[in-house]
Amino acid sequence: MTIGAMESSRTVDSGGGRRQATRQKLYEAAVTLIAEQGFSATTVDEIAERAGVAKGTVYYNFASKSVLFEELLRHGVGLLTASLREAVDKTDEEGGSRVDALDAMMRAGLVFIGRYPSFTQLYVAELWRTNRAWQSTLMVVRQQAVAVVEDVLRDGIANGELSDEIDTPLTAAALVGMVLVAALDWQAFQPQRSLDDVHAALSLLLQGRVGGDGLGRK
Amino acid sequence: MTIGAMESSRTVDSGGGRRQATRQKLYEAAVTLIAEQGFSATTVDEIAERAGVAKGTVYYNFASKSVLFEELLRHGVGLLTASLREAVDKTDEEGGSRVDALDAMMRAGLVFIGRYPSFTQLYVAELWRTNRAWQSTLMVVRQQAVAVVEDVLRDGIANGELSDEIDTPLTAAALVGMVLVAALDWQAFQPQRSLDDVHAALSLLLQGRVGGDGLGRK
DNA sequence: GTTTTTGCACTGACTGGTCAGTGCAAAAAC
DNA sequence: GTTTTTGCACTGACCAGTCAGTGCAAAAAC
Repeated sequence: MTIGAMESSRTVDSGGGRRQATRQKLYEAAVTLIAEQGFSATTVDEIAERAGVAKGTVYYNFASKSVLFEELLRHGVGLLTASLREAVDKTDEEGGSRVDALDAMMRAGLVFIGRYPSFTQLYVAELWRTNRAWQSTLMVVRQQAVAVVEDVLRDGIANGELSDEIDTPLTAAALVGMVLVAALDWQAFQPQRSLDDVHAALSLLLQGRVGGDGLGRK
Repeated sequence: MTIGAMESSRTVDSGGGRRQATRQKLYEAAVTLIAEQGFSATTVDEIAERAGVAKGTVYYNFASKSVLFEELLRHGVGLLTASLREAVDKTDEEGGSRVDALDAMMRAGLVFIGRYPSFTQLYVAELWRTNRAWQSTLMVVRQQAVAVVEDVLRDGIANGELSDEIDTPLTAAALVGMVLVAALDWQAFQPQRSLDDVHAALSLLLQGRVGGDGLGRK
């Protein structure tokens, strides 16, 4: 469970030294604990203990428990969007279609969730809550991720590859949901399945080859 | 937000009088509060207050806060599965195809979520958590709902209407996720859209008419 | 038909424990 | 010598769950 092993996050860190390493340890400890138990049920003492750090250090590095959590969210979604965009770019280089790009994004999503299941869990659990301190952070962060999918859909409609009947924002949300829930279910209830199995099932749905007559395109 | 107006719960009540009415009030108070804030962040005092009842009454009616929550979950998922099954049955009466049945279930899902958004929120937020007291309750309850979808998929494959390439459990999970997330997103971020809009977008995806050439069946 | 008892539903003050956050001096790392 | 971390005692708010007691209607006893 390494929520961000990268040393180069645009805004956040800079001077990657001891401080940054401590923050990283705290992120990792917090993400699993909060995914398992929820934000309120997770104590700062627990987080500090799992990170192998004194409680005071938590407060030396973060203003409060919720700030720690908010930064964790931003951090994680940054990784996700980067990974989605990378998938799109790679498809573009290879001259793939827009459906190929969507397919590649689904796979990238699955890989991400496979790597950071706790983060995904926690994201889903908090996203649709209202009345919470970090509501606005989540809105921004959600929009970032969904926007990548919306862009690809819009491109596809523009170049005629996708039907102009498509409702971009709703379809994007549905696609994200499909991947998110299928992946979480895979992890939680059918962990013996391979990533390829899950990807194949989602691909089939995306490409409309669910009907038995094989009418859908390939 | 009437989570269950029935007077005949097998084990629980009998003599549906004052007691049952109180429980109902507590369900309704708890479901919204927990959806907004999460289980741990919601206090029993808050629930009691919103239900217009003394704290002691909560404990007179439920063994503990978690038991209240568990019964709430069972209650809600009961309503959902009933509604899904009803949609399937109605399709059967009208001699609809299996894809029609899936489509009808999606709509039923959307209607349910539109009626009980808080319940849905809370369900999604808790489903993939691990290490929680009500884990097993959730597993059972999830299986009930997903099973309805799986049944329809299996029927469709058996009668050749759906491709036998389909992976039943994974596809069922993906479909449920699609509806769940699209609906929650609709409620939370695009509430101005109509149920028909959302349903149309999901239908398009289900029937594989996303590609611009209209190859998919209708 | 009046008094007493019983059982149910509910009440709200109280308790024992928990937890976010603080303060600070000393040590370690840089 | 400055920054970061440690260890630990402390505080005050908050909260799940308890319990002695109330209100009331129907039954039992007289």
